[in-house]
Amino acid sequence: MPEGHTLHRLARLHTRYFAGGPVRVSSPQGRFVDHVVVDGRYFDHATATGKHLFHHYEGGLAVHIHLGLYGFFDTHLVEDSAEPPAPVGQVRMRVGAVVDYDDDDDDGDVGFPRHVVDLRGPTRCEVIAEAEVDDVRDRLGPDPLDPDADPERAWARIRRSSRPIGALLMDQKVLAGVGNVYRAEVLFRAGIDPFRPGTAMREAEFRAMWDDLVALMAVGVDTGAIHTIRDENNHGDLPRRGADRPRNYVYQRDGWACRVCGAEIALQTMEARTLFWCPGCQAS
DNA sequence: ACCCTATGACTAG
DNA sequence: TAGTCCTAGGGTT
Repeated sequence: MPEGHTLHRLARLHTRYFAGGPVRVSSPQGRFVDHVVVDGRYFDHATATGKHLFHHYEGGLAVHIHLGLYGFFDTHLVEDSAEPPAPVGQVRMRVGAVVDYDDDDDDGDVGFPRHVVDLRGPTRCEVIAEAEVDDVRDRLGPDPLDPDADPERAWARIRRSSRPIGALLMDQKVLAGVGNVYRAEVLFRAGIDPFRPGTAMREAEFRAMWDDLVALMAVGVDTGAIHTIRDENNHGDLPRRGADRPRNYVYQRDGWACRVCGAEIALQTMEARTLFWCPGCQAS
Protein backbone atom coordinates (compact mmCIF):
# COMPACT_ATOMS: atom_id res chain seq x y z
CA MET A 1 0.00 0.00 0.00
CA PRO A 2 2.84 2.35 -0.49
CA GLU A 3 2.31 5.94 -1.44
CA GLY A 4 4.49 8.64 0.05
CA HIS A 5 2.69 8.73 3.39
CA THR A 6 3.59 5.07 4.01
CA LEU A 7 7.30 5.72 3.63
CA HIS A 8 7.28 8.84 5.79
CA ARG A 9 5.41 6.92 8.43
CA LEU A 10 7.97 4.14 8.28
CA ALA A 11 10.81 6.65 8.52
CA ARG A 12 9.23 8.09 11.63
CA LEU A 13 8.72 4.66 13.20
CA HIS A 14 12.12 3.27 12.31
CA THR A 15 13.82 6.34 13.72
CA ARG A 16 11.87 5.85 16.91
CA TYR A 17 12.75 2.16 17.09
CA PHE A 18 16.36 2.14 16.02
CA ALA A 19 18.01 5.57 16.19
CA GLY A 20 20.88 6.02 18.59
CA GLY A 21 22.30 2.54 18.75
CA PRO A 22 23.67 -0.36 16.80
CA VAL A 23 21.26 -2.72 15.07
CA ARG A 24 21.42 -6.23 13.78
CA VAL A 25 20.71 -6.49 10.07
CA SER A 26 20.21 -9.86 8.47
CA SER A 27 19.05 -11.38 5.24
CA PRO A 28 17.00 -14.45 6.11
CA GLN A 29 16.31 -15.22 2.48
CA GLY A 30 19.88 -14.55 1.38
CA ARG A 31 18.97 -11.97 -1.22
CA PHE A 32 20.25 -8.91 0.58
CA VAL A 33 23.95 -9.68 0.41
CA ASP A 34 24.92 -6.17 1.52
CA HIS A 35 23.46 -6.69 4.97
CA VAL A 36 26.93 -7.60 6.23
CA VAL A 37 28.07 -4.05 5.51
CA VAL A 38 25.62 -2.52 7.98
CA ASP A 39 25.09 -5.35 10.45
CA GLY A 40 26.12 -4.18 13.90
CA ARG A 41 26.48 -0.61 12.72
CA TYR A 42 25.13 2.45 14.55
CA PHE A 43 21.74 3.41 13.15
CA ASP A 44 21.57 7.17 12.99
CA HIS A 45 18.06 7.84 11.72
CA ALA A 46 15.64 7.11 8.89
CA THR A 47 14.29 9.52 6.30
CA ALA A 48 11.87 9.40 3.41
CA THR A 49 11.64 11.34 0.19
CA GLY A 50 8.67 10.54 -1.98
CA LYS A 51 8.32 6.76 -2.04
CA HIS A 52 11.95 6.17 -1.12
CA LEU A 53 13.03 5.20 2.38
CA PHE A 54 16.57 5.59 3.69
CA HIS A 55 18.14 4.05 6.77
CA HIS A 56 21.13 6.23 7.58
CA TYR A 57 24.06 4.57 9.30
CA GLU A 58 27.21 6.01 10.74
CA GLY A 59 30.11 6.10 8.35
CA GLY A 60 28.20 7.66 5.48
CA LEU A 61 26.26 4.58 4.49
CA ALA A 62 22.55 4.24 3.89
CA VAL A 63 20.18 1.45 3.02
CA HIS A 64 17.96 2.55 0.16
CA ILE A 65 14.55 0.90 0.10
CA HIS A 66 11.76 1.14 -2.44
CA LEU A 67 8.69 -0.96 -1.75
CA GLY A 68 7.39 -1.00 -5.30
CA LEU A 69 3.87 -2.22 -5.70
CA TYR A 70 3.89 -4.96 -3.09
CA GLY A 71 6.64 -4.39 -0.62
CA PHE A 72 5.87 -3.90 3.04
CA PHE A 73 7.34 -4.07 6.50
CA ASP A 74 6.18 -6.41 9.23
CA THR A 75 6.83 -4.88 12.62
CA HIS A 76 7.29 -7.09 15.67
CA LEU A 77 7.49 -6.19 19.29
CA VAL A 78 9.80 -8.57 21.08
CA GLU A 79 9.96 -8.81 24.81
CA ASP A 80 13.53 -8.70 25.98
CA SER A 81 13.47 -12.24 27.17
CA ALA A 82 12.04 -13.58 23.94
CA GLU A 83 13.58 -14.58 20.69
CA PRO A 84 12.51 -12.56 17.65
CA PRO A 85 9.79 -14.30 15.67
CA ALA A 86 10.83 -16.63 12.90
CA PRO A 87 10.77 -14.88 9.55
CA VAL A 88 7.64 -15.60 7.57
CA GLY A 89 7.66 -15.65 3.80
CA GLN A 90 10.24 -14.10 1.55
CA VAL A 91 11.92 -11.77 4.01
CA ARG A 92 14.62 -9.78 2.31
CA MET A 93 15.90 -7.77 5.25
CA ARG A 94 15.46 -7.93 8.98
CA VAL A 95 16.48 -5.03 11.19
CA GLY A 96 16.43 -5.49 14.93
CA ALA A 97 17.36 -3.16 17.72
CA VAL A 98 20.23 -4.18 19.91
CA VAL A 99 19.03 -3.54 23.43
CA ASP A 100 21.42 -3.00 26.27
CA TYR A 101 18.88 -4.26 28.70
CA ASP A 102 18.75 -2.44 31.95
CA ASP A 103 16.30 -3.37 34.64
CA ASP A 104 18.15 -1.77 37.51
CA ASP A 105 15.14 0.22 38.58
CA ASP A 106 13.61 -2.90 40.17
CA ASP A 107 10.15 -1.85 39.14
CA GLY A 108 9.21 -5.37 38.23
CA ASP A 109 8.95 -4.64 34.55
CA VAL A 110 9.70 -7.52 32.32
CA GLY A 111 11.62 -5.06 30.16
CA PHE A 112 11.06 -2.71 27.32
CA PRO A 113 9.95 -4.28 24.12
CA ARG A 114 12.51 -4.11 21.39
CA HIS A 115 11.59 -3.91 17.78
CA VAL A 116 12.24 -6.07 14.80
CA VAL A 117 11.11 -5.18 11.29
CA ASP A 118 10.99 -7.60 8.39
CA LEU A 119 11.04 -6.25 4.87
CA ARG A 120 9.20 -8.27 2.25
CA GLY A 121 8.81 -7.90 -1.48
CA PRO A 122 10.65 -4.62 -2.07
CA THR A 123 11.65 -3.64 -5.56
CA ARG A 124 14.84 -2.15 -4.12
CA CYS A 125 16.96 -2.76 -1.04
CA GLU A 126 20.61 -1.78 -1.36
CA VAL A 127 23.43 -0.20 0.57
CA ILE A 128 24.56 3.09 -0.94
CA ALA A 129 26.75 6.03 0.02
CA GLU A 130 25.16 9.24 1.28
CA ALA A 131 26.24 10.96 -1.95
CA GLU A 132 24.07 8.48 -3.82
CA VAL A 133 21.17 9.28 -1.52
CA ASP A 134 21.46 12.82 -2.79
CA ASP A 135 21.46 11.54 -6.36
CA VAL A 136 18.20 9.70 -5.77
CA ARG A 137 16.63 12.77 -4.22
CA ASP A 138 17.85 15.04 -7.01
CA ARG A 139 15.95 12.96 -9.51
CA LEU A 140 12.68 13.51 -7.65
CA GLY A 141 10.23 16.37 -7.77
CA PRO A 142 9.17 18.20 -4.61
CA ASP A 143 7.55 16.07 -1.93
CA PRO A 144 4.41 17.52 -0.29
CA LEU A 145 5.50 15.87 2.96
CA ASP A 146 8.82 17.72 2.97
CA PRO A 147 8.43 21.04 4.83
CA ASP A 148 11.28 22.48 2.76
CA ALA A 149 9.88 21.36 -0.58
CA ASP A 150 9.61 23.92 -3.34
CA PRO A 151 6.33 23.50 -5.22
CA GLU A 152 7.53 25.94 -7.87
CA ARG A 153 9.74 23.20 -9.28
CA ALA A 154 6.64 21.11 -9.93
CA TRP A 155 4.67 24.01 -11.33
CA ALA A 156 7.48 24.91 -13.73
CA ARG A 157 7.29 21.45 -15.25
CA ILE A 158 3.52 21.18 -15.28
CA ARG A 159 2.86 24.50 -16.99
CA ARG A 160 5.04 23.65 -19.98
CA SER A 161 3.95 20.04 -20.42
CA SER A 162 1.21 18.92 -22.78
CA ARG A 163 0.78 15.67 -20.86
CA PRO A 164 -2.49 15.38 -18.94
CA ILE A 165 -2.40 16.64 -15.38
CA GLY A 166 -3.57 13.20 -14.22
CA ALA A 167 -0.33 11.71 -15.53
CA LEU A 168 1.89 14.57 -14.38
CA LEU A 169 0.77 14.19 -10.77
CA MET A 170 1.91 10.55 -10.84
CA ASP A 171 5.31 11.34 -12.35
CA GLN A 172 7.85 11.17 -9.54
CA LYS A 173 10.11 13.62 -11.36
CA VAL A 174 7.28 16.18 -11.14
CA LEU A 175 5.94 15.42 -7.67
CA ALA A 176 7.43 12.89 -5.25
CA GLY A 177 5.20 10.61 -3.24
CA VAL A 178 1.89 10.94 -5.06
CA GLY A 179 0.47 7.60 -6.17
CA ASN A 180 -2.71 6.46 -7.82
CA VAL A 181 -4.99 7.11 -4.85
CA TYR A 182 -3.83 10.63 -4.01
CA ARG A 183 -3.71 11.52 -7.71
CA ALA A 184 -7.34 10.56 -8.22
CA GLU A 185 -8.59 12.05 -4.97
CA VAL A 186 -6.81 15.38 -5.16
CA LEU A 187 -8.03 15.93 -8.71
CA PHE A 188 -11.57 15.18 -7.61
CA ARG A 189 -11.37 17.52 -4.64
CA ALA A 190 -10.06 20.26 -6.92
CA GLY A 191 -12.77 19.58 -9.50
CA ILE A 192 -10.21 19.23 -12.28
CA ASP A 193 -10.50 17.03 -15.37
CA PRO A 194 -7.57 14.56 -15.27
CA PHE A 195 -7.22 14.84 -19.03
CA ARG A 196 -6.54 18.55 -19.06
CA PRO A 197 -3.02 19.25 -20.35
CA GLY A 198 -0.52 20.76 -17.96
CA THR A 199 -0.31 23.78 -20.24
CA ALA A 200 -3.99 24.50 -19.56
CA MET A 201 -3.58 24.48 -15.78
CA ARG A 202 -3.80 27.76 -13.93
CA GLU A 203 -1.29 28.51 -11.23
CA ALA A 204 -3.96 28.98 -8.57
CA GLU A 205 -5.37 25.55 -9.39
CA PHE A 206 -2.00 23.93 -8.96
CA ARG A 207 -1.45 25.84 -5.72
CA ALA A 208 -4.73 24.58 -4.34
CA MET A 209 -3.88 20.99 -5.23
CA TRP A 210 -0.43 21.27 -3.68
CA ASP A 211 -1.84 22.66 -0.46
CA ASP A 212 -4.46 19.93 -0.45
CA LEU A 213 -1.80 17.25 -0.93
CA VAL A 214 0.22 18.67 1.95
CA ALA A 215 -2.82 18.37 4.21
CA LEU A 216 -4.13 15.02 2.94
CA MET A 217 -0.76 13.29 3.01
CA ALA A 218 -0.04 14.54 6.52
CA VAL A 219 -3.25 12.82 7.62
CA GLY A 220 -1.98 9.72 5.83
CA VAL A 221 1.27 9.78 7.80
CA ASP A 222 -0.57 10.16 11.09
CA THR A 223 -3.23 7.52 10.45
CA GLY A 224 -1.50 5.16 8.03
CA ALA A 225 -4.47 5.29 5.67
CA ILE A 226 -5.63 7.50 2.85
CA HIS A 227 -8.79 9.28 3.97
CA THR A 228 -9.92 12.00 1.61
CA ILE A 229 -13.62 12.45 2.29
CA ARG A 230 -14.78 15.73 3.74
CA ASP A 231 -17.03 15.48 6.79
CA GLU A 232 -20.14 16.55 4.91
CA ASN A 233 -19.72 13.64 2.48
CA ASN A 234 -18.80 11.03 5.04
CA HIS A 235 -21.60 8.56 4.38
CA GLY A 236 -22.59 6.08 1.70
CA ASP A 237 -20.99 2.90 0.43
CA LEU A 238 -17.95 1.38 2.06
CA PRO A 239 -14.66 0.62 0.33
CA ARG A 240 -14.89 -3.06 1.23
CA ARG A 241 -16.80 -5.41 3.47
CA GLY A 242 -16.05 -4.85 7.10
CA ALA A 243 -14.82 -1.31 6.61
CA ASP A 244 -16.22 1.13 9.13
CA ARG A 245 -16.59 4.15 6.90
CA PRO A 246 -16.08 5.40 3.37
CA ARG A 247 -12.60 6.57 2.57
CA ASN A 248 -12.46 8.01 -0.91
CA TYR A 249 -14.51 9.85 -3.50
CA VAL A 250 -13.41 8.15 -6.71
CA TYR A 251 -10.59 5.66 -6.15
CA GLN A 252 -11.87 2.18 -7.03
CA ARG A 253 -15.45 3.43 -7.10
CA ASP A 254 -16.07 3.05 -10.84
CA GLY A 255 -19.71 2.30 -11.53
CA TRP A 256 -20.87 3.79 -8.22
CA ALA A 257 -22.67 7.09 -7.87
CA CYS A 258 -20.51 10.10 -7.12
CA ARG A 259 -20.86 11.05 -3.44
CA VAL A 260 -21.32 14.69 -4.46
CA CYS A 261 -23.18 14.89 -7.79
CA GLY A 262 -24.50 11.37 -8.28
CA ALA A 263 -22.88 10.84 -11.68
CA GLU A 264 -21.34 7.45 -12.35
CA ILE A 265 -17.65 7.29 -11.43
CA ALA A 266 -15.56 6.47 -14.50
CA LEU A 267 -12.50 4.33 -15.02
CA GLN A 268 -9.95 4.58 -17.79
CA THR A 269 -6.36 3.60 -18.34
CA MET A 270 -4.04 6.59 -18.52
CA GLU A 271 -0.39 5.92 -19.33
CA ALA A 272 -0.70 2.32 -18.21
CA ARG A 273 -2.30 3.16 -14.85
CA THR A 274 -5.92 2.94 -13.84
CA LEU A 275 -7.48 6.36 -13.49
CA PHE A 276 -10.71 6.99 -11.59
CA TRP A 277 -12.66 10.23 -11.87
CA CYS A 278 -16.13 11.78 -11.79
CA PRO A 279 -17.28 13.07 -15.19
CA GLY A 280 -19.83 15.29 -13.42
CA CYS A 281 -17.60 17.04 -10.89
CA GLN A 282 -14.47 17.05 -13.04
CA ALA A 283 -15.89 18.28 -16.31
CA SER A 284 -13.12 20.74 -16.99
C1' DA B 1 -5.29 -25.17 -6.34
C1' DC B 2 -5.56 -21.71 -9.55
C1' DC B 3 -6.70 -16.88 -11.48
C1' DC B 4 -6.82 -12.12 -11.17
C1' DT B 5 -5.59 -7.79 -9.51
C1' DA B 6 -2.98 -4.17 -7.12
C1' DT B 7 -1.52 2.28 -3.99
C1' DG B 8 5.37 1.01 -8.67
C1' DA B 9 9.00 1.57 -11.65
C1' DC B 10 12.38 -0.20 -14.72
C1' DT B 11 13.84 -1.79 -19.48
C1' DA B 12 13.70 -2.72 -24.42
C1' DG B 13 12.11 -1.42 -28.68
C1' DT C 1 3.70 0.66 -25.26
C1' DA C 2 4.61 -4.08 -23.68
C1' DG C 3 7.02 -6.93 -20.80
C1' DT C 4 9.14 -7.71 -16.52
C1' DC C 5 9.94 -8.24 -11.43
C1' DC C 6 8.67 -8.84 -6.51
C1' DT C 7 4.00 -10.54 -2.80
C1' DA C 8 -0.54 -11.13 -0.96
C1' DG C 9 -5.48 -11.21 -0.76
C1' DG C 10 -9.70 -12.18 -2.66
C1' DG C 11 -12.35 -14.65 -5.63
C1' DT C 12 -13.22 -18.69 -8.12
C1' DT C 13 -12.71 -23.74 -9.22
